[in-house]
Amino acid sequence: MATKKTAARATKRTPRRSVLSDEIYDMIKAMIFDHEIAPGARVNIDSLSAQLEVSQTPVREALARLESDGLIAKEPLKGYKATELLSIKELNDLFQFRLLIEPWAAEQAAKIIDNTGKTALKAEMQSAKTALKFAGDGQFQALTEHDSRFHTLVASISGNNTVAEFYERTHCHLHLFRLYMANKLHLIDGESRAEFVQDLFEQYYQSGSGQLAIKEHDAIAKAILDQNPKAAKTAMHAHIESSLKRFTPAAAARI
Amino acid sequence: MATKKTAARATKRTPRRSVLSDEIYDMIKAMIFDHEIAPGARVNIDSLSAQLEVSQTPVREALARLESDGLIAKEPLKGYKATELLSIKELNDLFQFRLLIEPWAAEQAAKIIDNTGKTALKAEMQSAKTALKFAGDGQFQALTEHDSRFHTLVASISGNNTVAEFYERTHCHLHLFRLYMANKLHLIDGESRAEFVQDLFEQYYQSGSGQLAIKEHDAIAKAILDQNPKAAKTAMHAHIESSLKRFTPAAAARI
DNA sequence: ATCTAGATTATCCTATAGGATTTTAGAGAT
DNA sequence: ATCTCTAAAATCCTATAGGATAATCTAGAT
Repeated sequence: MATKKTAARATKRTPRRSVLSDEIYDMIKAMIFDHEIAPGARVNIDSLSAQLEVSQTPVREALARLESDGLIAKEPLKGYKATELLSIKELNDLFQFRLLIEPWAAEQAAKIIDNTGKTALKAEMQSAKTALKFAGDGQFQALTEHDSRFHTLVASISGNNTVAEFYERTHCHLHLFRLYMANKLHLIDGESRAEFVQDLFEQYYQSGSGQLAIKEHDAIAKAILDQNPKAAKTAMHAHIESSLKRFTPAAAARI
Repeated sequence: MATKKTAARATKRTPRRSVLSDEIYDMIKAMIFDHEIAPGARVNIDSLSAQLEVSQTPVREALARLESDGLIAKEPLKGYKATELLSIKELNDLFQFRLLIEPWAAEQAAKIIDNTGKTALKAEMQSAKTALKFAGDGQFQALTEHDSRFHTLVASISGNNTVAEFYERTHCHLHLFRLYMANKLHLIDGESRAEFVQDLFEQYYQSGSGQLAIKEHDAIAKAILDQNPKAAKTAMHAHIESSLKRFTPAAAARI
């Protein structure tokens, strides 16, 4: 009897339900990610709480946190609204910031990586191959997620939690995805942009020359696994600069 | 009840300078800064809202934002609590992060500073002298505030808002002040630490060899005003490393 | 002494009312 | 027709009470 009870308690201890406001936070973030809440769109607390079928309190807390994250802007007595897409200057500033911390993180990771880290890094690179296949069918979200996880992983292997947390707070993959999607969505209205967007798409992720991003990741991962700090640093630097070049047209094309 | 809120808040004529939740955010942050909320202490929403004489709603929003800032930790279904003091590792990580971005910011500031920036920088350095006099009477908070403003100013002059914002989000001056205060407060209990803390105090701010921090600021400011990027970068680097050395004993002494 | 079961406490969430402010609509004057 | 001013509506913000659920404490049984 006693053993059964402890077992029951153990199963009960599993995270059956996290705090509601955290779930709402994730939901709203996902809505921004998916353009369900468009850039610059007003976010009404009442309708949002009705839509998510919760009261205002958790929505308010989530919005307060999203404001700290720079994903939602609050204008007192006027309401919340989703932040606009990144301007070219903001994109450059963001990537400059990444250039300051990520090459260092890659270098550091190469210096101190242990077996646990190596296993995790290998696994992540394996998942990239799967993601690439999905991208062939247009499901490039898996690739975005790999991209995000890869950079987060490198930052965490660096051993500096401050750096890792600040990298995550950039939400750079979210911003970049929004830029990409904003162009893609215009396919519906302006057919003339189709060609441009297709090029953009190819450039980012697709097979052919588009495997570039993954190849760059490979180079970084290899250098870290070889414990070659200098190579890791330069590879990361090159990757970020290359990525900036790929995304600049998307930011330039925004309306 | 010395800190009781003045009831002169919402007179009808004043155009309601800001939103209540923002005021509450600042108040709670100040309470953490002043050790009115001790490191690791639990923060009860009910009592806090009663103490500040507002409802729970603005307190909730403020706490959610403070959690994003890393000043308050939330344990689901257990409540909020102030974060602990920085450990030595956290201190090192934080300063490593600063080393990655601030020397770059100083270098950049020297490159692109204009007359507006020069005026602001000169004014800030002037205020440092005043602050130093107050420090002679033990009012070293003015110096901490100058320190914070100086670094924020350099970051903003760099022209990269992303870098500036992320620097501000470190809240490093707040963390450092808490470390310092934690040691100072132990004077009440352990008289044996008096000498140590006095040394610490001298080291940080006081006249004599303690003017070091301001002298270092002077060197940075001079290099930026002279538009000498390289000198600005190395001066900032040296200053941060020097600052880390000054604060390491405070982190090591924490209980 | 250890474990279980109930009682207490604390926290999270909901619900709702009302004041304050901005936005929108419309009437009248130039 | 355009502009200005007032009235109405929508929205945000605050305040407060109370229920649901989990954590914690206490007492009693083995």
